Amino acid sequence: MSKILPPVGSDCVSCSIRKTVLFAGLEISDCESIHHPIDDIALAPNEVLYRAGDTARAVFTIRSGLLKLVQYLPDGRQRIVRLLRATDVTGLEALLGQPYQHDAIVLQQSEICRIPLEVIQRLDQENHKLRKELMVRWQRALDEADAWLTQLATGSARARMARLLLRLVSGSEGNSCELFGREDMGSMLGITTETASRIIAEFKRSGALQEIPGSVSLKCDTATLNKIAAD
Amino acid sequence: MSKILPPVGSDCVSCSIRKTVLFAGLEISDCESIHHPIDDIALAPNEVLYRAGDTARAVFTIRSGLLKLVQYLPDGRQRIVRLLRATDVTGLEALLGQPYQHDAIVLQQSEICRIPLEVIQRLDQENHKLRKELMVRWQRALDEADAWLTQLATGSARARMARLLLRLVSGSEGNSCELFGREDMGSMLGITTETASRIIAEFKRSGALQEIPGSVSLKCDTATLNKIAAD
DNA sequence: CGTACTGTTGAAGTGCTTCAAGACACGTGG
DNA sequence: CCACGTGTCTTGAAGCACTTCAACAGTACG
Repeated sequence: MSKILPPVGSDCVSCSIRKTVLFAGLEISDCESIHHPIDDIALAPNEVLYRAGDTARAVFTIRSGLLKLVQYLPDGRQRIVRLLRATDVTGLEALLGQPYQHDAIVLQQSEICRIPLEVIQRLDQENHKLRKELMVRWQRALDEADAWLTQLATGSARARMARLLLRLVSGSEGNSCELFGREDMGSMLGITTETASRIIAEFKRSGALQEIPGSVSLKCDTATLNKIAAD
Repeated sequence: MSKILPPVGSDCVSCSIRKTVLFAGLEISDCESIHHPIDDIALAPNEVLYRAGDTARAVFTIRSGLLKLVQYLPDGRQRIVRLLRATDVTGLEALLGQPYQHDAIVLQQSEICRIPLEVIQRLDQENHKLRKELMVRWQRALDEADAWLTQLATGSARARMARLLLRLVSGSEGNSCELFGREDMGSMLGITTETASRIIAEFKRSGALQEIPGSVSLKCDTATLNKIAAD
């Protein structure tokens, strides 16, 4: 179940990542005028942040962890259209009165800020910096969506997988990354779980991926992966 | 070459589609305060509206016609990430000072409004309705991008092609649509031109597509296409 | 200790690509 | 006006990448 940490009210003042997230540009004084509760939510893998079709009453900022945004085809098959990581914002459709467009499901233990619609609307009126920040987030989501299509839906399965891995290690230290289920990898790349499994196994054998003893993470040989990604 | 129609200044007042485009919600009095020239551009197939990397000084509204947004892979292959049709807006990255993210190239004879950055910024300060309208356009582009991935990059080539055709006829009267080059179809669906050609040919033979005598358009049997799209 | 779930691997089938050739429309110059 | 180039669409045949179906290993959990 979704576990809500000790209610923090407007603890945004002491938020360690405030400068990099949606409220970048806001002054401490602005934060103090937040009276609605901003919940800090901790979610474990497979837990659901929101479902497609839910009425959207809040926008979310990812503080840490990893989530997937999932859409479904008429026949019920799923397709993962984006990943969310630290500093990403999701649920912006809330600002337009639309229901959420995806299922947002946790892949790796996550910490998420839930920002009620009222807070955004109020801050938006009082402070013009938030508006710019919102546009930036919207555009970032759009750029991500386009990159996802070009990089992860084009070329051979091996190349797409290599690009996915490079994407996962980028921004993480030591070129290591924690993989997720083969089925999820499959629906990110539009391939079957078996093919995903075979490719990962092959990468391990060839040394492009290496197990780290005593860790769930894998070390990525980015040079090799880059060659494969070029296809 | 890009042909600029007789300069119209702020003829937005008499624009026939004003209510459905970016300036929906603006009053005639608002339009009168537009002093920068809003060019009305006519472009023929294969002409370029803008290129990826160009400094973005304007946002565009499509009045009629059809354009493609293209991104390129490191190896030079192209991928079409979205189509633009009447009432769509593109080039929103201009508002953030980013260069354009795609090549925007005309597929079918088009008429396009070029709205200089300064006009948007000025109207945005004077009139709050524009802000909402901008957010709506941003979200619409995002929804389009996600749908493109789920529908046109998932499943068999036949199913994807059927979904593309259904997309093209939706909104056009009489279930007819004008096709474009096989190569473009290929880079929309992530398949080769030969496969695109074979599938179209097969659709014609099976009756799912039918030539209209004396026209370049084709009639689509939506019932059949829907079955194929379900795959 | 059995059940359930995920990952791995094999073997057979098929759908798409690749390479190659021919058909057709278009414009250009002799 | 026809011959000729160029570009796009079509079609065939061969090869290969991915899927499908199936079996089995490993781990988690009651």
